[in-house]
Amino acid sequence: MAIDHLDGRMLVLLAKEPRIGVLEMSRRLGVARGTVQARLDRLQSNGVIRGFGPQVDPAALGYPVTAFATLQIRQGQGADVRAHLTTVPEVLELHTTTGSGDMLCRLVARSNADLQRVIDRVVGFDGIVRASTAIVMENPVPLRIIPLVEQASTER
Amino acid sequence: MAIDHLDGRMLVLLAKEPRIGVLEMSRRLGVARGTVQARLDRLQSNGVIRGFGPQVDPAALGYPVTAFATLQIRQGQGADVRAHLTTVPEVLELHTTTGSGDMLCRLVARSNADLQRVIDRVVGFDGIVRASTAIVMENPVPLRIIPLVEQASTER
DNA sequence: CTGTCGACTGAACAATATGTACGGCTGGAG
DNA sequence: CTCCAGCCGTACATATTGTTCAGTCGACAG
Repeated sequence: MAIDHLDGRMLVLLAKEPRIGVLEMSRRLGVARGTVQARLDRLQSNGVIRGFGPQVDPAALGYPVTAFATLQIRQGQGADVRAHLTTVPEVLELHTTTGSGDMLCRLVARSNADLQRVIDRVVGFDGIVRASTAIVMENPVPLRIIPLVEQASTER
Repeated sequence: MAIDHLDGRMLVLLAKEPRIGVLEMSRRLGVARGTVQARLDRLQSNGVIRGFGPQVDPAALGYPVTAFATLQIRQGQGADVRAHLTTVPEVLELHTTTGSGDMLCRLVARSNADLQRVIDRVVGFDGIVRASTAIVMENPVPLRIIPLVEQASTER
């Protein structure tokens, strides 16, 4: 669960050049191949590395509009709402947050007009009392983890 | 920019078993290796596949608390605020949204108490007028893209 | 001080995957 | 009808992987 400096360097290297192999990585880091292999296995079984899935850009798929919707849920309908939202492909992410039955979800749509359709589908469900939506204009900091990794592997 | 059914199957397969090789993938999909290779190259230069970076779990790194903060920015201070937030490792993501100078950011922290420190650091900056924070309790739908990929590759 | 333990190294091996190239086939566009 | 992009099957040299092993090192308990 705690990661050291070598772990950190491995993660940074993997983030920069994901298609790199274990052998090449060991050369860059100046350690033996077995070490890198063992560390990688450990990081994965630790859960620190959840996987290496492809990072797909919704915009390139034809969904250039992103929005965040805050949903107010009727008491006791949480489970149903979750099940409902899971079936909507445009719902990329869903969180339950503090506050009275609130959820926050990330949506994508083909256009601003299409966003209306998506929102209608999202809120067209009985347990949802109210929804307020904020459309994303810019994304100055795309989802990142490296700065955190560096902090976690250095401050030790 | 448009992806067909084979592209979709490749992405699904990659998401399920990311460490799979081009050869094994071609076997599973029943197509020639060269085809898979060419398609993968195309998807990457298209920008559909942004990369294969490791998906690191902040919780496993010692940051189990996630929160979303809505920031109200003073007119004209947007750029400064962005630069400021970029320097905070616990800020994993930042969006500017519709509304008067609003930003939405995703934060992580070591604990609820630590979240206070993070928020102080985030809002301890001149251009930020007000901040409201929602702590994430559950994450019923973790960031996903496969359903969207399937929709995009089928509806054609 | 000494023994044990976990982690790292360097090496080796067979098995497998990669990069790259070729000719041939086919369906759709012009 | 012809051209062409895209796919297939094949081939080859090279590189990487999975796996194992013995040896070294530092931390730590007795």
